Amino acid sequence: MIAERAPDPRLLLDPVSMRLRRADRAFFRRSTVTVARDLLGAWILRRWRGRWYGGRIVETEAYLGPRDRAAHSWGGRRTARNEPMYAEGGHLYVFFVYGMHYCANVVTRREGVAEAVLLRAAEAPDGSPARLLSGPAKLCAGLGITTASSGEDLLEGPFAIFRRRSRRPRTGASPRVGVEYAGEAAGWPLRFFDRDSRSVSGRR
DNA sequence: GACCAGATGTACT
DNA sequence: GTACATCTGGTCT
Repeated sequence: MIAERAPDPRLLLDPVSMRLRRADRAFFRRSTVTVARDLLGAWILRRWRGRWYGGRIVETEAYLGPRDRAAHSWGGRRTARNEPMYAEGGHLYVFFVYGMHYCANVVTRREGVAEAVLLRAAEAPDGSPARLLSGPAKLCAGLGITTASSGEDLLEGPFAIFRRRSRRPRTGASPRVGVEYAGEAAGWPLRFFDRDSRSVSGRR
């Protein structure tokens, strides 16, 4: 059993004064590529002991289900680990990798369709180091996300996506990171990032 | 930029 | 039982 972990106190913020609104179900039920692009500029937040912690998302990757060899649901794979991918859009899917890291995904589309968006990087609130959340495992470490939270509903639980009315950031796209084994799918341009952020991981 | 150790859950034989 | 993974930080060139 994996224990809960506290978020980094430097990520404390106030979504009310920032005029952030929690994303609704319809936001997550759209196409996975659309959700992946629209998550740029949105906020991944966690409520912990009555306060909110989080960062502004600046890098994502889309994973397109059974037809996508890089996806955990490739070929219709369905196991205890990836079961949350089959939930309705708006749930959290967290997995453990390389013996020491966690990665968080936002599930998209409708129940039974196993597609998701990997949260690769976020910008911490003003005053925090630019690279505090600049990678999928660092984002999870900063927010205290572990597999204990896999399957949480982002509309009701302690984790949430918040948005602000603002124009979408200047967006770049590239092949996904770390999926060289995925054949043709390895070259698909499904990684999206905010071109003006210093918190994006790796190359542009 | 290239290479690599680290540490263990998970999928599959 | 075995192979490998949606990664990170450090070293060396």
